[in-house]
Amino acid sequence: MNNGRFSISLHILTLLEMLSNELLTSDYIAGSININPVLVRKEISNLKKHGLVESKEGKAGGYALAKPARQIRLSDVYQAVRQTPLLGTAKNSPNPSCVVGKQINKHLDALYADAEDVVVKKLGKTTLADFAKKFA
Amino acid sequence: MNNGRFSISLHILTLLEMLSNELLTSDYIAGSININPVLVRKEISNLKKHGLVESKEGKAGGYALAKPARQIRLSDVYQAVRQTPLLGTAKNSPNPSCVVGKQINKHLDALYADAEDVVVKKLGKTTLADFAKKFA
DNA sequence: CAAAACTGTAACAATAATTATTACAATAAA
DNA sequence: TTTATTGTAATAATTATTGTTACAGTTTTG
Repeated sequence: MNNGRFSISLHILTLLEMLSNELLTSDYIAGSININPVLVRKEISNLKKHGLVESKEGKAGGYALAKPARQIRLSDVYQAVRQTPLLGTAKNSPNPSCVVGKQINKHLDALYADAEDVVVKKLGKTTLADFAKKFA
Repeated sequence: MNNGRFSISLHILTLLEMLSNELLTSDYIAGSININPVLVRKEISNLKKHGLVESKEGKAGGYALAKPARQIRLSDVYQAVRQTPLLGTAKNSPNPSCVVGKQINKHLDALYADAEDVVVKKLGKTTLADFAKKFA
Protein backbone atom coordinates (compact mmCIF):
# COMPACT_ATOMS: atom_id res chain seq x y z
CA MET A 1 0.00 0.00 0.00
CA ASN A 2 1.08 3.48 0.71
CA ASN A 3 3.11 4.76 3.58
CA GLY A 4 2.55 6.93 6.60
CA ARG A 5 0.75 9.62 4.70
CA PHE A 6 -2.74 8.76 5.83
CA SER A 7 -1.69 8.94 9.47
CA ILE A 8 0.06 12.22 8.94
CA SER A 9 -2.77 13.81 7.02
CA LEU A 10 -5.29 12.73 9.60
CA HIS A 11 -3.09 14.06 12.38
CA ILE A 12 -2.89 17.41 10.63
CA LEU A 13 -6.61 17.58 10.04
CA THR A 14 -7.38 16.62 13.62
CA LEU A 15 -5.17 19.41 14.91
CA LEU A 16 -6.81 21.90 12.58
CA GLU A 17 -10.21 20.87 13.86
CA MET A 18 -9.28 20.91 17.54
CA LEU A 19 -7.74 24.36 17.26
CA SER A 20 -10.10 25.72 14.68
CA ASN A 21 -10.23 29.17 16.25
CA GLU A 22 -6.74 30.03 15.03
CA LEU A 23 -4.40 29.48 12.10
CA LEU A 24 -1.78 26.85 12.77
CA THR A 25 1.72 27.11 11.34
CA SER A 26 3.61 24.26 9.74
CA ASP A 27 6.12 24.54 12.57
CA TYR A 28 3.50 24.05 15.23
CA ILE A 29 1.94 21.12 13.43
CA ALA A 30 5.34 19.55 12.81
CA GLY A 31 6.02 19.81 16.54
CA SER A 32 2.96 17.76 17.39
CA ILE A 33 3.59 15.11 14.76
CA ASN A 34 7.31 15.21 15.31
CA ILE A 35 8.38 15.46 11.70
CA ASN A 36 9.98 18.08 9.50
CA PRO A 37 7.88 21.22 8.83
CA VAL A 38 8.58 20.97 5.12
CA LEU A 39 6.87 17.60 5.05
CA VAL A 40 3.87 19.15 6.73
CA ARG A 41 3.73 21.84 4.08
CA LYS A 42 4.03 19.26 1.31
CA GLU A 43 1.33 17.12 2.79
CA ILE A 44 -0.92 20.12 3.22
CA SER A 45 -0.24 21.13 -0.34
CA ASN A 46 -1.90 17.88 -1.30
CA LEU A 47 -4.78 18.37 1.12
CA LYS A 48 -5.36 21.81 -0.37
CA LYS A 49 -5.53 20.32 -3.84
CA HIS A 50 -8.31 18.12 -2.56
CA GLY A 51 -10.18 21.00 -1.02
CA LEU A 52 -9.74 19.96 2.59
CA VAL A 53 -7.42 22.67 3.86
CA GLU A 54 -6.84 26.32 3.11
CA SER A 55 -3.86 28.48 3.87
CA LYS A 56 -2.81 32.06 4.35
CA GLU A 57 0.66 33.17 3.34
CA GLY A 58 2.88 35.78 4.96
CA LYS A 59 3.42 36.81 8.54
CA ALA A 60 0.70 35.55 10.86
CA GLY A 61 -0.24 33.09 8.15
CA GLY A 62 -0.99 29.42 8.61
CA TYR A 63 -3.54 26.73 7.95
CA ALA A 64 -7.18 25.97 8.63
CA LEU A 65 -9.79 23.50 7.46
CA ALA A 66 -11.43 24.47 4.19
CA LYS A 67 -14.81 23.20 5.37
CA PRO A 68 -16.56 22.02 8.52
CA ALA A 69 -15.13 18.84 10.00
CA ARG A 70 -18.49 17.12 9.80
CA GLN A 71 -18.35 17.50 6.03
CA ILE A 72 -15.01 15.73 5.79
CA ARG A 73 -15.25 11.96 5.70
CA LEU A 74 -12.23 9.85 6.51
CA SER A 75 -12.65 8.29 3.08
CA ASP A 76 -12.00 11.73 1.61
CA VAL A 77 -8.72 11.77 3.47
CA TYR A 78 -7.89 8.30 2.26
CA GLN A 79 -8.61 9.20 -1.32
CA ALA A 80 -6.61 12.40 -1.09
CA VAL A 81 -3.60 10.43 0.01
CA ARG A 82 -4.07 7.26 -1.97
CA GLN A 83 -1.48 6.49 -4.62
CA THR A 84 -1.21 2.76 -5.08
CA PRO A 85 -3.70 -0.09 -4.69
CA LEU A 86 -4.44 -0.98 -1.12
CA LEU A 87 -3.16 -4.52 -1.42
CA GLY A 88 0.09 -3.60 -3.08
CA THR A 89 1.42 -3.91 -6.57
CA ALA A 90 4.04 -6.35 -7.67
CA LYS A 91 6.55 -4.84 -10.05
CA ASN A 92 6.97 -7.92 -12.18
CA SER A 93 5.29 -8.40 -15.55
CA PRO A 94 3.88 -11.90 -15.54
CA ASN A 95 4.73 -14.19 -18.41
CA PRO A 96 2.04 -13.74 -21.08
CA SER A 97 2.63 -17.19 -22.48
CA CYS A 98 1.36 -18.75 -19.24
CA VAL A 99 -2.40 -19.10 -18.73
CA VAL A 100 -2.13 -17.68 -15.26
CA GLY A 101 0.47 -15.05 -16.07
CA LYS A 102 -1.58 -13.78 -18.98
CA GLN A 103 -4.68 -13.01 -16.97
CA ILE A 104 -3.61 -12.57 -13.41
CA ASN A 105 -3.31 -8.81 -13.47
CA LYS A 106 -6.84 -8.38 -14.69
CA HIS A 107 -8.20 -10.57 -11.92
CA LEU A 108 -6.02 -9.00 -9.27
CA ASP A 109 -7.14 -5.55 -10.28
CA ALA A 110 -10.78 -6.55 -9.92
CA LEU A 111 -10.13 -8.10 -6.54
CA TYR A 112 -8.23 -5.06 -5.33
CA ALA A 113 -10.93 -2.72 -6.50
CA ASP A 114 -13.49 -4.70 -4.49
CA ALA A 115 -11.34 -4.70 -1.39
CA GLU A 116 -10.68 -1.04 -1.66
CA ASP A 117 -14.33 -0.40 -2.09
CA VAL A 118 -15.27 -1.86 1.26
CA VAL A 119 -12.56 0.14 2.99
CA VAL A 120 -13.74 3.36 1.40
CA LYS A 121 -17.31 2.59 2.41
CA LYS A 122 -16.18 1.89 5.96
CA LEU A 123 -14.11 5.05 6.21
CA GLY A 124 -16.97 6.99 4.72
CA LYS A 125 -19.03 6.31 7.83
CA THR A 126 -16.78 8.42 10.05
CA THR A 127 -16.27 12.14 9.68
CA LEU A 128 -13.34 14.18 10.88
CA ALA A 129 -15.69 15.64 13.48
CA ASP A 130 -16.44 12.14 14.82
CA PHE A 131 -12.77 11.32 14.92
CA ALA A 132 -11.72 14.54 16.61
CA LYS A 133 -14.40 14.08 19.25
CA LYS A 134 -12.40 11.18 20.66
CA PHE A 135 -9.70 13.56 21.82
CA ALA A 136 -11.12 14.70 25.11
CA MET B 1 0.85 -1.15 3.50
CA ASN B 2 2.93 -3.96 2.28
CA ASN B 3 4.32 -4.55 -1.14
CA GLY B 4 3.81 -6.98 -3.94
CA ARG B 5 3.75 -10.02 -1.76
CA PHE B 6 0.03 -10.61 -1.83
CA SER B 7 0.04 -10.62 -5.62
CA ILE B 8 2.97 -12.96 -5.75
CA SER B 9 1.58 -15.36 -3.20
CA LEU B 10 -1.75 -15.48 -4.92
CA HIS B 11 -0.07 -16.07 -8.25
CA ILE B 12 1.85 -18.97 -6.77
CA LEU B 13 -1.21 -20.50 -5.20
CA THR B 14 -3.23 -20.13 -8.37
CA LEU B 15 -0.59 -21.97 -10.35
CA LEU B 16 -0.45 -24.73 -7.78
CA GLU B 17 -4.18 -25.12 -8.02
CA MET B 18 -4.36 -25.06 -11.81
CA LEU B 19 -1.63 -27.67 -12.13
CA SER B 20 -2.49 -29.64 -9.07
CA ASN B 21 -1.73 -32.97 -10.69
CA GLU B 22 2.01 -32.39 -10.52
CA LEU B 23 4.66 -30.81 -8.32
CA LEU B 24 5.81 -27.42 -9.57
CA THR B 25 9.39 -26.27 -9.18
CA SER B 26 10.43 -22.82 -8.06
CA ASP B 27 11.99 -22.35 -11.47
CA TYR B 28 8.77 -23.05 -13.27
CA ILE B 29 6.78 -20.79 -10.98
CA ALA B 30 9.36 -18.04 -11.26
CA GLY B 31 9.05 -18.25 -15.03
CA SER B 32 5.32 -17.57 -14.91
CA ILE B 33 5.60 -14.72 -12.44
CA ASN B 34 8.78 -13.44 -14.00
CA ILE B 35 10.81 -13.05 -10.86
CA ASN B 36 13.81 -14.76 -9.31
CA PRO B 37 13.32 -18.39 -8.23
CA VAL B 38 14.85 -17.63 -4.84
CA LEU B 39 12.10 -15.14 -4.18
CA VAL B 40 9.57 -17.79 -5.01
CA ARG B 41 11.17 -20.17 -2.55
CA LYS B 42 11.24 -17.47 0.13
CA GLU B 43 7.63 -16.62 -0.42
CA ILE B 44 6.65 -20.26 -0.35
CA SER B 45 8.61 -20.71 2.83
CA ASN B 46 6.17 -18.27 4.36
CA LEU B 47 3.14 -19.96 2.82
CA LYS B 48 4.34 -23.26 4.25
CA LYS B 49 4.60 -21.72 7.68
CA HIS B 50 0.96 -20.81 7.34
CA GLY B 51 -0.03 -24.27 6.25
CA LEU B 52 -1.04 -23.38 2.71
CA VAL B 53 1.69 -25.09 0.73
CA GLU B 54 3.78 -28.20 1.12
CA SER B 55 7.02 -29.12 -0.53
CA LYS B 56 9.13 -32.06 -1.44
CA GLU B 57 12.89 -31.75 -1.49
CA GLY B 58 15.39 -33.41 -3.76
CA LYS B 59 15.28 -34.44 -7.36
CA ALA B 60 11.75 -34.43 -8.80
CA GLY B 61 10.77 -32.32 -5.83
CA GLY B 62 8.61 -29.21 -5.91
CA TYR B 63 5.52 -27.65 -4.45
CA ALA B 64 1.83 -28.35 -4.08
CA LEU B 65 -1.09 -26.98 -2.13
CA ALA B 66 -1.26 -28.29 1.42
CA LYS B 67 -5.06 -28.47 1.31
CA PRO B 68 -7.91 -28.23 -1.18
CA ALA B 69 -8.24 -24.85 -2.84
CA ARG B 70 -11.79 -24.50 -1.64
CA GLN B 71 -10.51 -24.56 1.91
CA ILE B 72 -8.16 -21.66 1.30
CA ARG B 73 -9.77 -18.26 1.62
CA LEU B 74 -8.13 -15.23 0.10
CA SER B 75 -8.16 -13.75 3.58
CA ASP B 76 -5.87 -16.58 4.65
CA VAL B 77 -3.48 -15.49 1.95
CA TYR B 78 -3.73 -11.90 3.05
CA GLN B 79 -3.04 -12.80 6.65
CA ALA B 80 -0.11 -14.98 5.71
CA VAL B 81 1.51 -12.11 3.91
CA ARG B 82 0.44 -9.25 6.10
CA GLN B 83 3.17 -7.41 7.95
CA THR B 84 2.11 -3.84 8.53
CA PRO B 85 -1.28 -2.21 9.01
CA LEU B 86 -3.27 -1.85 5.83
CA LEU B 87 -3.40 1.91 5.95
CA GLY B 88 0.30 2.38 6.59
CA THR B 89 2.31 3.33 9.59
CA ALA B 90 4.02 6.62 10.08
CA LYS B 91 7.47 6.29 11.56
CA ASN B 92 7.26 9.36 13.71
CA SER B 93 6.56 9.32 17.44
CA PRO B 94 4.00 12.01 18.03
CA ASN B 95 4.67 14.58 20.69
CA PRO B 96 3.19 13.28 23.95
CA SER B 97 2.80 16.76 25.38
CA CYS B 98 0.20 17.57 22.72
CA VAL B 99 -3.41 16.45 23.28
CA VAL B 100 -3.59 15.09 19.79
CA GLY B 101 -0.08 13.67 19.69
CA LYS B 102 -0.61 11.85 22.95
CA GLN B 103 -3.63 9.89 21.83
CA ILE B 104 -3.50 9.71 18.08
CA ASN B 105 -1.80 6.37 17.84
CA LYS B 106 -4.43 4.69 19.93
CA HIS B 107 -7.22 6.09 17.79
CA LEU B 108 -5.43 5.33 14.55
CA ASP B 109 -4.85 1.78 15.64
CA ALA B 110 -8.54 1.32 16.34
CA LEU B 111 -9.49 2.83 13.01
CA TYR B 112 -6.99 0.69 11.14
CA ALA B 113 -8.18 -2.43 12.86
CA ASP B 114 -11.74 -1.67 11.77
CA ALA B 115 -10.70 -1.00 8.20
CA GLU B 116 -8.66 -4.13 8.08
CA ASP B 117 -11.53 -6.08 9.45
CA VAL B 118 -13.83 -5.25 6.57
CA VAL B 119 -11.15 -6.18 4.07
CA VAL B 120 -10.54 -9.51 5.75
CA LYS B 121 -14.26 -10.19 5.79
CA LYS B 122 -14.50 -9.34 2.12
CA LEU B 123 -11.53 -11.49 1.13
CA GLY B 124 -12.92 -14.27 3.27
CA LYS B 125 -15.83 -14.61 0.89
CA THR B 126 -13.66 -15.84 -1.95
CA THR B 127 -11.70 -19.07 -1.93
CA LEU B 128 -8.67 -19.93 -3.97
CA ALA B 129 -10.92 -22.33 -5.88
CA ASP B 130 -13.25 -19.46 -6.80
CA PHE B 131 -10.35 -17.33 -7.87
CA ALA B 132 -8.67 -20.02 -9.94
CA LYS B 133 -11.94 -20.77 -11.70
CA LYS B 134 -11.66 -17.43 -13.47
CA PHE B 135 -8.69 -18.70 -15.45
CA ALA B 136 -10.40 -20.51 -18.26
C1' DC C 1 27.20 -45.06 -4.99
C1' DA C 2 27.56 -41.02 -7.82
C1' DA C 3 25.44 -37.68 -10.54
C1' DA C 4 21.62 -34.76 -11.26
C1' DA C 5 17.77 -31.95 -9.90
C1' DC C 6 15.75 -30.01 -6.44
C1' DT C 7 14.62 -27.24 -1.90
C1' DG C 8 16.22 -24.21 2.01
C1' DT C 9 18.50 -20.44 3.54
C1' DA C 10 22.16 -17.08 4.44
C1' DA C 11 24.67 -13.24 2.91
C1' DC C 12 24.92 -9.59 0.30
C1' DA C 13 24.06 -6.29 -3.73
C1' DA C 14 21.08 -3.34 -6.29
C1' DT C 15 17.19 -0.62 -6.75
C1' DA C 16 13.32 1.97 -5.43
C1' DA C 17 10.55 4.39 -2.17
C1' DT C 18 10.20 7.31 1.67
C1' DT C 19 11.51 10.80 4.66
C1' DA C 20 14.48 14.60 5.95
C1' DT C 21 17.08 18.77 5.09
C1' DT C 22 18.65 22.98 3.09
C1' DA C 23 17.78 26.90 0.63
C1' DC C 24 15.43 30.52 -0.97
C1' DA C 25 11.70 33.14 -3.49
C1' DA C 26 7.19 35.11 -2.62
C1' DT C 27 3.83 37.12 0.39
C1' DA C 28 1.76 39.69 4.07
C1' DA C 29 1.72 41.96 8.58
C1' DA C 30 3.61 45.10 11.80
C1' DT D 1 11.75 47.50 5.98
C1' DT D 2 11.97 43.89 9.00
C1' DT D 3 9.94 39.70 10.43
C1' DA D 4 7.21 35.57 10.11
C1' DT D 5 5.37 32.63 7.27
C1' DT D 6 3.95 29.70 3.06
C1' DG D 7 5.48 27.36 -1.37
C1' DT D 8 8.48 24.65 -3.70
C1' DA D 9 12.72 22.85 -5.75
C1' DA D 10 16.79 20.31 -5.17
C1' DT D 11 19.13 17.09 -2.99
C1' DA D 12 20.67 13.99 0.75
C1' DA D 13 19.85 10.27 3.94
C1' DT D 14 17.50 6.42 5.31
C1' DT D 15 14.77 2.46 4.94
C1' DA D 16 12.34 -1.05 2.41
C1' DT D 17 12.07 -4.08 -1.31
C1' DT D 18 13.71 -7.00 -4.72
C1' DG D 19 17.34 -9.53 -6.92
C1' DT D 20 21.56 -12.44 -6.95
C1' DT D 21 25.06 -15.62 -5.73
C1' DA D 22 26.45 -19.40 -3.30
C1' DC D 23 26.13 -23.49 -1.29
C1' DA D 24 24.56 -27.13 2.05
C1' DG D 25 21.12 -30.67 2.39
C1' DT D 26 17.79 -34.00 0.22
C1' DT D 27 15.97 -37.30 -2.92
C1' DT D 28 15.73 -39.77 -7.21
C1' DT D 29 17.70 -42.39 -10.69
C1' DG D 30 21.09 -44.54 -13.56
